[in-house]
Amino acid sequence: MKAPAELTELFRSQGLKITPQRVAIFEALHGNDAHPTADSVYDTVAADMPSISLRTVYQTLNDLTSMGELHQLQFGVGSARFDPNTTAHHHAVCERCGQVRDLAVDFDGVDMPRARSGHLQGFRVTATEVVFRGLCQACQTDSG
Amino acid sequence: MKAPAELTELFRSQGLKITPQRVAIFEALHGNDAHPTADSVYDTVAADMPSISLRTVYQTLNDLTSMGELHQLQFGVGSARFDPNTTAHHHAVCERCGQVRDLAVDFDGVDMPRARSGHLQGFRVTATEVVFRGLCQACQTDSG
DNA sequence: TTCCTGTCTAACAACAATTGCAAATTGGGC
DNA sequence: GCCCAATTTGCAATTGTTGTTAGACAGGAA
Repeated sequence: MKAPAELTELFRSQGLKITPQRVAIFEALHGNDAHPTADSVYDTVAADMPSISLRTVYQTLNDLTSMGELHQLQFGVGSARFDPNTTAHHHAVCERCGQVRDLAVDFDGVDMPRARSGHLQGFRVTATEVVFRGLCQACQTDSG
Repeated sequence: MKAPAELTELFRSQGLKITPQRVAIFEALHGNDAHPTADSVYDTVAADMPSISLRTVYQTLNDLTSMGELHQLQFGVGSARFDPNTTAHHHAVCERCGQVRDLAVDFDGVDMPRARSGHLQGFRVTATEVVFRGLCQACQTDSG
């Protein structure tokens, strides 16, 4: 995701308005690697701007997603998570606490999307997602 | 997933009852590689047993899932999908029509879960899922 | 600065997927 | 066939998200 100032520019260049709500959301996301849900973004922003509505947060997150500035992730449990890191990487999801950790994308030099492309039989791949499920270190010792 | 007869045995051995509803659901799933949703399983079963409730379908799908006979998949759009194929494989999801195709799991001999395990820093991986997103052959020609 | 217009926000209703609950029903050991 | 715990049903509740709309506001023009 671009920095708040650049996003401001981007929005303006598309004829969209710069509102305090949007700026607050840009700032809450910038450099955030916690893979927040819409609700936790709302909590963060609402701390300083209690009048903001969850609806506005969803709206802006969706706008950013369709501009490609944000990736929406869905790990099958709970709500959608948003990831400002749009570079290629994958995720490790803790089944116990729900924490999501970023992982480097390099699997010993194997280019995932193209690997065994023969098996994709005519399917045109535009994105590849890898999710590792298991237990984070804290939860291993916790539950052991 | 085991065959209906074996599932009957399995359920019975766990003190669970064999009801016509359950048997019908076993049969609807057996050999089904369409990755059906709860609702489409319901439709299938309800064709022959109109009195069955969607609630019962959910219940049984969840039971089968917690016995490990079924895998629940969530591709981030629409409802959960259920997969009676519990052997290692991954999925190609068409972004346009929603169709899900099974893919062989072998990526040129790379053992995904262990690859670059150094990057998983203490995270204990129990399952690895790979999702390829894109367009199936039909949708490529359709939209072109 | 002020006005104007189209966009945005907030509040609330609607919605889809799934689960909780309680009452009625039923499988299967006796 | 009886009985009881397990199951099914129907419906309400819940969760996460989106639709709607009236009023508020950003930002260009005068």
